[in-house]
Amino acid sequence: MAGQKIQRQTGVALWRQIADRIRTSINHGDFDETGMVPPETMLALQFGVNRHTIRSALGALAQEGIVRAVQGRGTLIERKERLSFPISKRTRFSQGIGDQVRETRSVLLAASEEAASVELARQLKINTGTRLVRLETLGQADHRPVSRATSWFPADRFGGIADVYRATGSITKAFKELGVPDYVRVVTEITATHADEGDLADLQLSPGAIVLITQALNTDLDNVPVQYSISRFAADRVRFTVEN
Amino acid sequence: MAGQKIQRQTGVALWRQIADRIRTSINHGDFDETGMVPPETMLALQFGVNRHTIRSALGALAQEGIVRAVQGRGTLIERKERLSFPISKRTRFSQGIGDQVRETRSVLLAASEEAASVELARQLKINTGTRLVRLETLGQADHRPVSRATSWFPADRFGGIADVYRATGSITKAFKELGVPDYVRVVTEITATHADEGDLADLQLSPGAIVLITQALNTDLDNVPVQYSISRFAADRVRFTVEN
DNA sequence: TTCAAATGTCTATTGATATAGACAACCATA
DNA sequence: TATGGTTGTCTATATCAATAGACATTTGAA
Repeated sequence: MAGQKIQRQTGVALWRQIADRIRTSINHGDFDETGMVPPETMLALQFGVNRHTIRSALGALAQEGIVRAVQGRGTLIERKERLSFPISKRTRFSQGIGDQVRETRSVLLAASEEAASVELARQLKINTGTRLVRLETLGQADHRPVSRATSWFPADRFGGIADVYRATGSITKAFKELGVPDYVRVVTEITATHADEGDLADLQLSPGAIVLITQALNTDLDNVPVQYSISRFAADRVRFTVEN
Repeated sequence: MAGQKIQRQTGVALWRQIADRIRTSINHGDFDETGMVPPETMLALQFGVNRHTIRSALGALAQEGIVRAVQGRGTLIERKERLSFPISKRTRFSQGIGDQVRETRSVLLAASEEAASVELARQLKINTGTRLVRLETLGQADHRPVSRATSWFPADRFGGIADVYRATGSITKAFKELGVPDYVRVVTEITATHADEGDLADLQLSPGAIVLITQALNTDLDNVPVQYSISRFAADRVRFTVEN
């Protein structure tokens, strides 16, 4: 937590900037020796702000479940994590991070059918208006939400994928049941933005948080597009790893 | 710019949230038909805030050079960009985006020599304490800063790389002069965080902005690490594309 | 038990943020 | 030239964010 200065009068409250910086430091392992955040008075000195401002920042982190203040002792670090997601031909949600957490789960939030927009048709290399199955899913690791995704599948081949997915909790298994033994990721686009309302709710984020967004296309082994998906990850919980 | 609600009392001022959303909409091409942002009164209605708050947001975007308000006519869109960076074995700064801008340039900000830390030694597969050349560079596209990077090179092989880089303005050319005809990217890690003070200065960002961070390792054709670098990109100006 | 160190709570004050309303200035066009 | 639509400016008010200081409460260790 080096001496970078806090920015004033920029539309982002000092307590929020400081909360973000402390969260980053925690994830970086800066306080691993003690397992505690430095005392409020010391933080106030370091950041050059009033102790009350520090308390607002720590209060926000406590709300997130990252720290817990104990009167008389100090502020303990409760949780700290940043999962590493490998991005490769074989990118799947659960497999990549399986060795980093005890339990991964994928929940189906909603399923519907719709006609392909111009953009979706371009991505999936089909005609505009083709029927698509649309799935909204939530990825969890050890019961903490990590990502929310919207996926589209051509309805003619994968009309029943919602039910199969609901039963298996896995895209990979659902594909297998529907006659796609294997699939590969062709291209992944990565951007970042601030969390929107849906992110705040589904990913249990605090406003101002960052989400990493991936837009990915999967094809079967004959190079026929089978899935296009847009996923939003809580940026303070994940890291992407691109292996070439 | 769909009807996502603005978050109140979250430490992020409404005008900043709205500015970020409008900037995103502009980059997304939502206003390409008219080349103008909707009238202030309409935006105020859409976002459910006072017109003055909208004016603060547009003022911030005007400061960034993204829009320009003209009394009596409206608010014109001046600039709009999100460069696409391909990430692959052959990732290089200038080549990937060469067809998207008129001019790319890379500037050497600082050069120094230092001993390898434990982490750097692990990445570059050398012994801790080995001498390294450290370069701080700034990547520009059409005279606008896009990324800032810190790179480390083993000093025994690349002791003079700073001078060569200063002369050629290209890592690729510098490597060639120093006996590395070609190199490949082995692994890239991608994270996102809020801009720090250095980002604000070097990348001309406004506080609260997002930076995408890549940590990458390049090796020569014999799989010997030649360069480890940490780059920070202005998130609203770039998009990463991973081709598999 | 005593004390130092840490968090918890309270009051007061200042500046930034946001709302509300009114009107001026300017532009394009009918 | 008149008008509707737009940005520019001003005043006033309420709430949030940040500072300042004082003191209470709890904990762990001397």
